Amino acid sequence: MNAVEEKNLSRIQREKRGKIQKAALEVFSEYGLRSATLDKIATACGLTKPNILYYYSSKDQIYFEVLNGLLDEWVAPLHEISKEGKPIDELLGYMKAKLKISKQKPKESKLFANEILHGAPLMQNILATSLRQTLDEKVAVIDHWVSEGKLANVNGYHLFFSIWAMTQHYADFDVQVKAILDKNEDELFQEAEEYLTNLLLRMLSLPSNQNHSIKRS
Amino acid sequence: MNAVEEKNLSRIQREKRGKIQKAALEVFSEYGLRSATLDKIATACGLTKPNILYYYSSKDQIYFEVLNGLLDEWVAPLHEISKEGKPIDELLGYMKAKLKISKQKPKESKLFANEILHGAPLMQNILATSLRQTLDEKVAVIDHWVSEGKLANVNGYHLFFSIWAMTQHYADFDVQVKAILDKNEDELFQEAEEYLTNLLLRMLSLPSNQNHSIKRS
DNA sequence: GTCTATAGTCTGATAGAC
DNA sequence: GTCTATCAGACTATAGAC
Repeated sequence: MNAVEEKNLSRIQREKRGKIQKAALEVFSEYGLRSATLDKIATACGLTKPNILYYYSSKDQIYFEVLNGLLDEWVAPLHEISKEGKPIDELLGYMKAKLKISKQKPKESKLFANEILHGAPLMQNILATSLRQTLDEKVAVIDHWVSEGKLANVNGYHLFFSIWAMTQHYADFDVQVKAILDKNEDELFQEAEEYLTNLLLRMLSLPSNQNHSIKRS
Repeated sequence: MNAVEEKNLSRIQREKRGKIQKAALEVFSEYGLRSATLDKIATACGLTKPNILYYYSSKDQIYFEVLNGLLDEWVAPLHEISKEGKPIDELLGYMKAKLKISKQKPKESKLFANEILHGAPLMQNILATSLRQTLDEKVAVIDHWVSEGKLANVNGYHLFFSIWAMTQHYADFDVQVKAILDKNEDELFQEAEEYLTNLLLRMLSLPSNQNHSIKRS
């Protein structure tokens, strides 16, 4: 459903669709596309199964719309990285934005993780075109910063991979994290932010004028 | 099935069970527990559905045994970290071992990722006891190294989380990585190893006797 | 031990009353 | 628009022949 079609819906239709999408996010993120059932979604939003299928033509379509509806929001922090800003501040800001999303939107994170883990049948195209293009641009910015001596020499692509991996880990694998560290969420994410800030600072700061005594393997 | 029961099986039984487990790993890692079907496993190992259920009492049991059978192997690299070794070498070795596993056993990695992503119904107990205990010990080693001034001050738990996240990312989210970087596997993992080696060196090396000009937020 | 046939269950989707 | 009832297909698991 595109923006124009969306506009032509009545108020009640938009409300119901919103309810369904919200419930669907809960259920899909917990169970995945296949193990999620229309019954579970129906219970979660207080509608009946046929009623859901009055608003959406199939289960797959609900899944597709939920995923698609979150995509822009998901990639948004990447666009915020500005060539004009201070390199390390920009990248620290990006990490913090991603970590905040992991804390506040763990379900969305799990939904994407599950999709990619199973081969991204619905998103592969977007990954290889839109996301890739955006990332290419941002890596070019990083390369530029490196060439100007404003940032330690670093592989931009792998830098983004590692920021994604480390920040999303706290949402996607929260069960494991919490099984090992029994802290409350606030403490946990506070620690994570301190750790990751320190890590990026050490990773990205120029060695200034001193020797770093870095051993090469 | 424990080790004693395993021994009492005939040769043909062990062979068939092995075949089934191998096929099950393929199917479960690709589809997850629920979307995997006995038919897919049957096709993958060239047996019939009832024949599989002659060797295993249920689909769930196959899944459980596959997961359980891989557990020891999965945690093994952690045990290799030795208090007696050189701190940075030990931790670099651990990262490299994990990265190698991501390259060579992506299916196993995805199987675990999927299990934890969906709440680790079969593993939560092990995570909170056995894995946690092992990790506590290794974090104590890291704290010891830090207190002796052999390692930069670092939160041991988050260090392990980040090593897991970054190394497993290349297996679990390979679709995304490959959509962005179209390199062959060897190049990709070579790059990843260089990047992660550099990252850990900067993260863990002592600043020696020079100022590091690290900004605190 | 292995197979064919099938029972029994779950679930996505539809028909049709209101 | 919404509901009850129900169909059709997929899937796990079992029965029983060989």
